Amino acid sequence: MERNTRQREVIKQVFESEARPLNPLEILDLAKVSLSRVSVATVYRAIKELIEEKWLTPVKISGQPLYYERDRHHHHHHFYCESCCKVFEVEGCIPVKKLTPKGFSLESHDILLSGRCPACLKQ
Amino acid sequence: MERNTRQREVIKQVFESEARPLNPLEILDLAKVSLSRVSVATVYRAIKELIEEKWLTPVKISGQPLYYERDRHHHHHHFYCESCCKVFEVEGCIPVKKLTPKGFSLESHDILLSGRCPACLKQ
DNA sequence: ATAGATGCAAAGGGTTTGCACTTGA
DNA sequence: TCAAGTGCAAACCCTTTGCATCTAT
Repeated sequence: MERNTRQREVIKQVFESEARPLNPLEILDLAKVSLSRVSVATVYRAIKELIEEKWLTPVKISGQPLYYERDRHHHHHHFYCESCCKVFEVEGCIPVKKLTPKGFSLESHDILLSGRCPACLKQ
Repeated sequence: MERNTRQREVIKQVFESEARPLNPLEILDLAKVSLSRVSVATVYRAIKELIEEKWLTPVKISGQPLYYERDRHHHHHHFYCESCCKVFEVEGCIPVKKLTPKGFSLESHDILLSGRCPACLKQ
C-alpha cells in the first residue's frame, strides 16, 4: 500500500465506523455506499495488503467465509450471531490447556460463541 | 440412502477405520484405496444423505473446508494439527458462559485447539 | 511521466447439479 | 425391470489473477 487511493481510504473507514469483524462482501457493500465504483478485486487486494501491514487480521469463524478485524494485538474471542451473521468481539478468555489430549502440542486456541446479538433479540 | 451401494459402503467404512473427522477430499482419497471408480459428486451426495440420517455431523474448522464425523450425540471439541491438517476429537469442555457479552443470547460454542499432533511431533 | 492501483473479465479452487448410463432390489 | 445411485462435465460461488486503463505522486 504505497498510495492513498480513495478506495483504500473508504475500506479503512468502513472498519473504523463498523467497529466489528467484516467479511469481503460486507466490506464491498459498505464501501459502495461512499464509492460508486469499487470492485471485489480491489477489496481482496486491499485486505491482503492491510494484513501485511498488520492493520487487519483474519478472524476465522467456523463454517463461514473469513472475516477481518483491526489488528489490535490483544487476545480475545468472538461471538457469531446466527441470525444476522454479524461477528462481534468478546473480551476475556478462559484456560483451555487442560483440554489438550496427551501427546499433542497446543499452540493456539479459538473460542467461538454463537447465538443471537442484541439487535436480533429485539425483533 | 435407500440402497446399499459399494460406494456408500466404502465411504462409511472409511469413517469407521479412520475414527476422526474427515473432509470431502480425505474421504475421496481414502475411498479410492478400495474403489477404483469414485467421483467427488458421489462423496458429496453420500455426505449429505448421511447427515440427514444423523450418521454423520459436520465439524466446522475455521478457515478450513467442512469436516465430517460420526454423529455420536455427545458434546466435545476438536484439535486441528497445523502440520498435517488432520482433525482430532477432544474430550471434555470448560464453561464459557461467563464470556458472553451483556445483551447477547448464547446458544452454542466451539473450542478449537490448534498445534501439532503426536505423529507430526515425532518427525 | 510513470509505477502503483483499479476494474473487468477470465481463471482457479471447492462444492453442487443435470443428464445419460449403471446397478441394486 | 426400473427407480435410485453413479460418473462426468458443466455450473456455481467465492477468491485470485492478467491485462489494459487510470491516477497519485
